[in-house]
Amino acid sequence: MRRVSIEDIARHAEVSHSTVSRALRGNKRISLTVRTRILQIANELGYTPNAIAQSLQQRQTNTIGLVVTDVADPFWGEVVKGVEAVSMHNQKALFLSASQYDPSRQLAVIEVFHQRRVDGIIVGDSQLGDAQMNRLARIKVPTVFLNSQVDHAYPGFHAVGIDNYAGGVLAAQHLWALGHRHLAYLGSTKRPASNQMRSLGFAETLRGYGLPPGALATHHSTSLADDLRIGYELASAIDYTQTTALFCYNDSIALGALTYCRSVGIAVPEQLSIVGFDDVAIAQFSMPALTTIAQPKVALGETAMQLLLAVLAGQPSIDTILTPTLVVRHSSAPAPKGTAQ
Amino acid sequence: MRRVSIEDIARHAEVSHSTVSRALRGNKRISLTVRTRILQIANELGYTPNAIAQSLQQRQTNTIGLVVTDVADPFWGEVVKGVEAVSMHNQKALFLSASQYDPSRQLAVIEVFHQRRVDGIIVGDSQLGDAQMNRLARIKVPTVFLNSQVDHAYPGFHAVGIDNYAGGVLAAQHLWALGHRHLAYLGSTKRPASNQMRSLGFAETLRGYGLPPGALATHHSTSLADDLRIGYELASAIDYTQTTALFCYNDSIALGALTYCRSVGIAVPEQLSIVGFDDVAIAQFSMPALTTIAQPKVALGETAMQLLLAVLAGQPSIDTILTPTLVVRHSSAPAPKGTAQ
DNA sequence: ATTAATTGCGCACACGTGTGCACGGATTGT
DNA sequence: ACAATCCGTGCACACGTGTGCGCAATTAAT
Repeated sequence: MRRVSIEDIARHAEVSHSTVSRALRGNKRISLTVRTRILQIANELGYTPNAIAQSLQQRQTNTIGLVVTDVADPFWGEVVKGVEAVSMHNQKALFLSASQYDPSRQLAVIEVFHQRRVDGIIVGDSQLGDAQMNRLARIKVPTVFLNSQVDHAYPGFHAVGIDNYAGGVLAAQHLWALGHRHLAYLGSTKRPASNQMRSLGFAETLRGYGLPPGALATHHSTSLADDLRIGYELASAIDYTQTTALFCYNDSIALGALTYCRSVGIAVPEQLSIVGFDDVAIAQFSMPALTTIAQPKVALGETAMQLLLAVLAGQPSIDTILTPTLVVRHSSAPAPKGTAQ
Repeated sequence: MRRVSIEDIARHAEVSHSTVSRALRGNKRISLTVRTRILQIANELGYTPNAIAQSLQQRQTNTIGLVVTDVADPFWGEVVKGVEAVSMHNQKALFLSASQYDPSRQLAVIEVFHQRRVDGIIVGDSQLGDAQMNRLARIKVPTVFLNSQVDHAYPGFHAVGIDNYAGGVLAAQHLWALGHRHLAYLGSTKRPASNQMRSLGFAETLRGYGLPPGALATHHSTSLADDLRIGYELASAIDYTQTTALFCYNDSIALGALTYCRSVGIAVPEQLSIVGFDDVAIAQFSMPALTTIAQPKVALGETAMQLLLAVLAGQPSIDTILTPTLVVRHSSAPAPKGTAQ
């Protein structure tokens, strides 16, 4: 079941394969008569250029590798969508792999990408340690880290992300302004870096306002389970005689917490305010609609891809940190009177 | 910035590149001493095999192309996850592209996959017409259609999907048994085939029970908007003085409808029952938790990939139709007394 | 001790494409 | 009319890898 090659076309047109190659590529040194004849024959034979052979010859594959933690995660789904759109628009094919939050698998995927000689790599939510970063640095493939915390000690690496700390600050400002004085953070160690920064921005801002240390509870689930479940379980461990507000690592965890509250009869937002993170599609359709810190998810993916393309084109390119925004909906409200002081 | 090749290794080891190739592949005709020396040098030089050159030589790329309508859709996100998992486990790299519900783009993507000489293709929710199917048939790449309606006039094509008609039947049985006698179907023409089958299974079953034609309203949105929004808008067009039950094309539309009901004070499930389709992750965490027709989403992706692998291995392989199941939660209940007759 | 078998390795080709260089023929300049 | 230019095409190589075949050297068999 051999495919038709330019050699086959050459035989039919009674020319050399060089001429066919030039004709197909529109080289002006080929006469018009010969060119049209070749194009016609190519069409009749159903010729499709072999990108593999071209890649080998050109030492460039026009291929990008994308590794994320979990494709089924609504956040990453949108990011992937943005990456894919820009990628396709620029005639780059996209390899996709999921690491399932396993750093060693993350690196393994990257090695496979390298074998396939991808022109560039985008790695989402990198959890690579020093040793792994060194290994990665050796292969010298342009790499963009997406929502990852990487020290820029390594030259040639680039980054796109959002300011997680600022997101935590936004949540703190919002809830403090509503009068909440006993709060909790619900996070997950599945993404250590961003979880840490959101938690930190939240905590430091509150402390700056004068909140006593004991009035902020932080819970970090170490489970790899579905975030909705994690939220449900973390929410069940909170002492609601004191706590009047929850800030959650992401919307899925917030929605899980919300579900727990409904099931045990805690009124949101009357008794308890909940703030999420990401602003996934469902956030605005939950009951009540979720107040959240919005990330420009699709734009995040698009930006990462555009940055990578710029690097590949040799253009000067700078890392980008996008800023999250507060979206106030109906899951947050002033603290109940009895508890605010 | 040339990469190290077996030729480079050969120079260092003072052997021919053939010997290096054989040594790396573990050919037993190479002496142990030479082999270990070569392996050591390969390691020192940081050699990584060039999969492009291998692909050209072997006329096989160990690559699969996957095209879906929308990666950010929670349903397809899970399907992609299943495909990717099996793919990676079998050392196949995965190309991903989204068609955004555009049939011509769907075909364009497939042509790109063909240029890259993928070993096989999985196309989700195919909307290819006859002409496009003919074009696809000409390139003779093993193809698995996932949740698509394809006539098997084309040999060499395979299919994996769920029985959408049976899903519609399940919904009808459930709602009829609860006493509902005025119902509505909320669908979307973004996926013509499956939408048609679900609607049909639902309608024919109800008619078989003796429901008068006028007691079932069917609404098909032609919008390309987010499904949550579609559900919200479709739900706002229903006459709730009669209708006591909604069957929705998928969970996102159902959740949109649910949000509408909450916003205008329609009690679910007391006044109105809602049944969705897919059983996406959020379905069990909505308020009330959604009664739905569950699809084995990840299994769907896994099955498709396994079928494709079987085809590639030349094994006898048969198309698979998985059966959806009814998951009863809290968005469906007996019809209110006043309306049931 | 001579032949046969085995072992270890290199030569050369193939996969499909792109391109520098040379070369023959046509065209133009003086 | 002869030389200089230009146009169209083919030759040959490169990209990196795998493998059939042959060849020399070593070992085993008679």
